[in-house]
Amino acid sequence: MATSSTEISDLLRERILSGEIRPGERLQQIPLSESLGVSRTPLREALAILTNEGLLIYEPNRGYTVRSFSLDDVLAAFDVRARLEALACGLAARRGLSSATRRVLAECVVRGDRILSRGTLDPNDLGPYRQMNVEFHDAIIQAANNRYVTDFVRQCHNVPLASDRIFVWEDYEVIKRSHDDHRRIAEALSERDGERAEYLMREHVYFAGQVLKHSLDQGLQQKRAKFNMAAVEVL
Amino acid sequence: MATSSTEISDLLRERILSGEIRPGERLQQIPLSESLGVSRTPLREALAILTNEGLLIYEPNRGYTVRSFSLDDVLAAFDVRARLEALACGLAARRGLSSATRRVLAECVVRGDRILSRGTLDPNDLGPYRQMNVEFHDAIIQAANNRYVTDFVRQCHNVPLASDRIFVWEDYEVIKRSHDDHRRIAEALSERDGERAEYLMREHVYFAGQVLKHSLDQGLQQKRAKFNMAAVEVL
DNA sequence: GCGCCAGTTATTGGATCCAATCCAGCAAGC
DNA sequence: GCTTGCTGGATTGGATCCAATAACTGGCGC
Repeated sequence: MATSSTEISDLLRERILSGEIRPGERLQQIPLSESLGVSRTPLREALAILTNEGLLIYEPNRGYTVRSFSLDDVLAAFDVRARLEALACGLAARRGLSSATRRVLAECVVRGDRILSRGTLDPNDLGPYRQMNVEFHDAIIQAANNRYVTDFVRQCHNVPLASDRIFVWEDYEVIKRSHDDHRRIAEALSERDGERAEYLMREHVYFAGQVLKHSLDQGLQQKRAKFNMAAVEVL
Repeated sequence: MATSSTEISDLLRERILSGEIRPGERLQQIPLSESLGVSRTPLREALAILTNEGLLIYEPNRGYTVRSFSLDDVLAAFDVRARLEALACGLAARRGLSSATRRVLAECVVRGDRILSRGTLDPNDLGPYRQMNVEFHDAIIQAANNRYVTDFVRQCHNVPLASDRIFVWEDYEVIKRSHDDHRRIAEALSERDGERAEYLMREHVYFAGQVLKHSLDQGLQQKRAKFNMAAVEVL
């Protein structure tokens, strides 16, 4: 059971991003505090934090509601992530990779290769691929050692949908292209070619955003159901 | 007198950024709430927000202290701002400037020209120049219409020092170069040359960071005293 | 029948209260 | 003399209480 305000905000954030708590939903303090088993005081601190993060909307004397994200919001986050993760590549290349980071990246490439080696994609493969993807990006961001990059990229994932970086890429070709990007990025980084790594990463993330956009443009309804995109309001 | 939690956090943020409350200082809830004329409950919400923003450090059962920023932290913020404001230029160029934005930028150029026309710089000119500088950058960021850019750039200014974008540039040549950048950026934007505007803005902000770095490297003590850089811990 | 007004209820906002934790100072033992 | 353990004070953390504001319902008038 959550007790401190940060634990409460972490829990609520998760529920919002997962779609368990839906956009537009009102968060009433008393019922919520009872269901969480805490009093209103720490809950209110948590709500203030989430509002500050942009996940909730606050109106004085009217309370908190879950914010709705438009497709434009989501794409805006991808634009920013593309630049920030590119910067991360540049910084990481300039600093030089630690052997640990180098190892993680190499491992990620191998894991991806293995998953994609059959030439088709099982639904069961999505989870492991997703995990690998997260580790790959996180390793680079960590290597950049820039507090603001780390923070802001995390905040970019505080948009429903973006938190699961891959789950609209059910297409084998799309994932393959993405993984090829990874390979090239890892290569450029280990050669300390910051410029190239930057360029590749920027396009890599931007591409993901475009795929998402097109996925949503066509066949919206099915995907909503399939991937529980409850938390995204598409205009 | 501040009453709501956001007003309290705004007030405290200002005091921290201005150096009135110094880094490392402990913020005790009871004395602080008394001096602010509010009770501890809204104050605690405000402290939670500021902690989430990275301005305070929180340790359970030990309370809140003002975070110390290293020179590296400040430079990290400049790196990020350089990329984000460059992105803003790209987005603004793609969208096309509104006539209002165009007018603001043109006006900023004229105001800067006037300030710099004498070939020297009065201490009295710093205030107006600073104001103009802020308006210039804000106009572009607004024109970009990307929620995350807006938010994150603001957060980048939540680093003591960076909140006053100019005040180490007491040098005429430095300000002149900066203003020439502005002119070229405005030009590129009105021609919808996003690429060029991006490049120029990135270098413009990066340059500011470098100037700051060098200013601090040499003659640190005097500047600390002169500009009340209390809130920055330089390592 | 529809809309406006008033009283009631529910919810938020701020203050206070009590328990739990931490820190400082002191004392006793090694 | 130094370290270690205890105790009292202070501070934080969570719960509760009361006031203020807003939404809701019912009644009244048009």
